[in-house]
Amino acid sequence: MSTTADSAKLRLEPFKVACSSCNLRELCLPVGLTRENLDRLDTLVATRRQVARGDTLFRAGDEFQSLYAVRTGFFKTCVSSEDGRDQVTGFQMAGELLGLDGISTDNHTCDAVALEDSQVCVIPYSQLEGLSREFTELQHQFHKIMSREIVRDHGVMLLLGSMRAEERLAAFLLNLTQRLQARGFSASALILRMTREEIGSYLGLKLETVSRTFSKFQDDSILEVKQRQIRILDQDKLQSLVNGANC
Amino acid sequence: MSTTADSAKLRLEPFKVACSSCNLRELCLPVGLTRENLDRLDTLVATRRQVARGDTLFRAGDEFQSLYAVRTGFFKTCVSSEDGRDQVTGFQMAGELLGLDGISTDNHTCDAVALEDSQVCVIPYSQLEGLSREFTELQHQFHKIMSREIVRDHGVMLLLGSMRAEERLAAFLLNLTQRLQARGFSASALILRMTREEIGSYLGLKLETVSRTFSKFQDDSILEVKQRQIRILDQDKLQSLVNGANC
DNA sequence: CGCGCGTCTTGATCTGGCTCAATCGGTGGC
DNA sequence: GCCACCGATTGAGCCAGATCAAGACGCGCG
Repeated sequence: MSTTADSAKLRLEPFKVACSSCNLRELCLPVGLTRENLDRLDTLVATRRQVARGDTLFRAGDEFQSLYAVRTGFFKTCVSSEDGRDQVTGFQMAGELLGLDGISTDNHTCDAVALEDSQVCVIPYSQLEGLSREFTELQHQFHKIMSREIVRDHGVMLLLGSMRAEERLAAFLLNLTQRLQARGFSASALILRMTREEIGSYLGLKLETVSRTFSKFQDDSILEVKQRQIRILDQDKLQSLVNGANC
Repeated sequence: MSTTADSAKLRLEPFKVACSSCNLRELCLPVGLTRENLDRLDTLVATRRQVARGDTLFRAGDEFQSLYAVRTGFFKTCVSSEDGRDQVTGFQMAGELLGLDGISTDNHTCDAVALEDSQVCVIPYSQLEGLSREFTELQHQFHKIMSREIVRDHGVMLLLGSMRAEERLAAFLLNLTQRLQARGFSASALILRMTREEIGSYLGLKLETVSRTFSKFQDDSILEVKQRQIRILDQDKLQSLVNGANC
């Protein structure tokens, strides 16, 4: 069995990538768990799934069964209304959870699309509920993650409801670099995994406006922009843009 | 003890307003609970709190200890950035939960303000965690409520990111009337509890734009607007506005 | 290596919603 | 009953960002 083509393709690797030995455990669901409880979590998070760039992890309408923790790669989530309009609601990187929207109605309400070749850990939701009834820390951490998503969404509403284009892009870049930094990457250099149009959708702007704003930041020596490679030259100025300076 | 001025003023009334006899139990936290478990929930939700119009239930920064279920009245929640900008993130009516944002950091991240004299049930969070470890239905319902809030927020992002002023106001009115209808009120007549400015903040518009859009809807015979009294004359047209018609 | 396509940039023009400003109207206090 | 004040309405002009359009760049593929 263990030598079939199937199991090789799925890369189950249950030992190598257990939560207890995952380098993301300080960012992901296992935060705050004791060694012993970590081992129990390992029994729950048994399978991984590869998602190629451009493929969807789940779609709006799909039956909800599992949450997904990003192990490697990068995702976007987007909702769309009956008419074609759609809105990117977030970008997810390693250690972040996907699928929380599905709990409310037992169906997913948004699409999750990989923006680069990615791997996710599959967390069967009913088992997570069961386990979180058994130990408080897991329950509490899970609640915190859901609450954090609500708080994040409120921040996006503030951005969409009251900021100008430059402020929005500045806030977006600072948020990205903070999250990348927490994962051990540089705070000043990053490679965007999404198009200008996807950034625009997330920020409530058109792609031309995103592009123009990047160019303006470059003219103002705030950024160095080479297509999707971004270098932040003046972090303070970005920060002061977010706090309504220079209006 | 039971005859002191204090206890009278606080209106604890533990028997009269228990979850098990509350007419909101089909909308609120107790959804799906058995009779027996309802009784256990009653022991948890022991106190109520009056909040006068204009007063805050909690403020950003306040220590988080409890969730609140609106029993009667109407609230708004708003976040604000370091610079004065602020954003209304939601309006809450009977049966809806306030305070979920506080779980993430053990401090509230938004203000909750009563828009009319209101009464809330206090739900001590640590006790709720404890009880939801004991019975699945409560745990599941609580998770659903958090997830529903995330889904709602995504809808607001879609609205803020891609709709025009008329579409935003139409979506807002339809959402309000749907929720009022679920509570037994008319689907076509409502009294707004919030100012034009608060509506504008929620919808990412200025109060003048909100006012003009109300006037336009009245000219188009979609609404009858008398200050805060609204009568919906053409629900279909409102709905078709939300689905990008007439563009 | 050259071609084609998807993505990004930049320019010119237009416009929906913002800003500033005046007035109206309802409500609560005296 | 009158006045003061807060909220709502309406008008005029303006501007940030959208729209429309033309190229430029870079990458994968034959």
